[in-house]
Amino acid sequence: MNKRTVKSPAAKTEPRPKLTRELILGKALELADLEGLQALSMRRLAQALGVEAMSLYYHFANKDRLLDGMIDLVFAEIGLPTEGEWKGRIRARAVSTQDALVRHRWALGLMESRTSPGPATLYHHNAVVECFRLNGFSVAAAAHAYSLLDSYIYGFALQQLNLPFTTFEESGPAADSIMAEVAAGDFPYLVEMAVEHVLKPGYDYKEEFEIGLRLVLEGIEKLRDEA
Amino acid sequence: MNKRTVKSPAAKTEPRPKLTRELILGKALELADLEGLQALSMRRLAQALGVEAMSLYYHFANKDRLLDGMIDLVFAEIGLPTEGEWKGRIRARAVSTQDALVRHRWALGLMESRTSPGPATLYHHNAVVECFRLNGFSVAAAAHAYSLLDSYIYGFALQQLNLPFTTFEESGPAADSIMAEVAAGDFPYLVEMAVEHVLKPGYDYKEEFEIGLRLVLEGIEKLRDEA
DNA sequence: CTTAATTCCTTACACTGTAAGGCACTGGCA
DNA sequence: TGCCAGTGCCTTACAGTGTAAGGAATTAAG
Repeated sequence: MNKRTVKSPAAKTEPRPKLTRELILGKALELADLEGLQALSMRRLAQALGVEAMSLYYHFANKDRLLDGMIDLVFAEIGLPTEGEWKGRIRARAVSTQDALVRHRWALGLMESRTSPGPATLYHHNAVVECFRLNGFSVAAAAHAYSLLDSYIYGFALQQLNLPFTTFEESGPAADSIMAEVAAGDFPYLVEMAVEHVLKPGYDYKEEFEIGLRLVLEGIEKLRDEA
Repeated sequence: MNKRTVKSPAAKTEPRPKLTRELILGKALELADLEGLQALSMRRLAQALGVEAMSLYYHFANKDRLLDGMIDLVFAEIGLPTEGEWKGRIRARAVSTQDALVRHRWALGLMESRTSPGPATLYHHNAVVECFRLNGFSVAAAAHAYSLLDSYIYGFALQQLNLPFTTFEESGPAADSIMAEVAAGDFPYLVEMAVEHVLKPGYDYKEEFEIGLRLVLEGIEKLRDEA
């Protein structure tokens, strides 16, 4: 009945590795990265692990807890350099975070529904605040700085990931009427910007990110010195 | 058979208003505002409109198109003042956007999966870019300014909406072990900030938002004058 | 009156998360 | 050795999801 049950003691044909939280989370990340969040159903994930769906519920109370774990894994990937002056470290963390959010496109969408941060998440946030506090920021200034910095990072990722810039073939019935309006010159400034800037060959998100990041860091510095 | 079918010509007991795109979208906003996005199923929405689920599909090709329409409605709510100097107008738009995102908590989560902007969305973006372009911003500077500004706005909303600061009663099994770590002093800087800043009575999101917004606007101005 | 379009509904299907409970195996204790 | 509780995985079942296919009623036009 049970596929892996082997009555004879010597039969070790399928020594399937025991299911663990880490193993499940790893496959979950992989699946979400490859096929998107909507493809990550419990049955699908279980299948990818060679197991039945309900087996996952032994390791996670429900799907939300699994998603929580995935987010925590993402935070664990983000490194905070421990050497150098604070501005360089904070900048490096910002870039590292941005990278992680692009690597795992689904993560941003998840964050906006998770309410219980995991240990890696807390560790990460704590380390950033520590960096501020040990470099002349008051509690209030550190809070404002962190708020501004992460707002920029997440907001930038949000916009980058959602731009309809895959191709122009997603021409639903609504898209047609929109293209008509565009052609009619209803949005001249948008068109100008799209043509002369965003769509230009050589446009690079990383570069765009750095431009804003520089200004944010300057603002943060001002925040510290004003206080 | 049909509830609203009235054979006798004079019987006008239930003159149910004809279903329209606008009527459906309005109820959808209402339902999402009141009970959250996850409560917005096609059947539930139809029921709220006194109609069967499949009737909605005459007006919207699928649920995604309906969701598209909902965020376009949100953008339509955001006003861009047409008078005053550019900084004040941009600031007012930022606050107005922030308000809309808080009023419709579900909107941010939706944006991160929509790829086809509606007419109101395009009109809105076009107006903002126009404001930059008519006030001394080059195309590139306007693009950078807009990127920085909206990144901040959306990112701030993302963080504000997701903070686990409803209450402390959401004590799942994971939360317990976390509270233990917190009590053990594993995250001293986080605790410090929580106690001395965020949890202090009088902490106001609007105020926090304005602090970062000021710095962002200063950065944007610098962006213009550097070019 | 006939016909065609518009608008809504019925039924059905594949898929979702997960509650309830069962079966096989492991280790500890008698 | 026999027993027994715990561990890890599975089967079955259920209510809810989006929506394809097609039908029925109302309205408009010829």
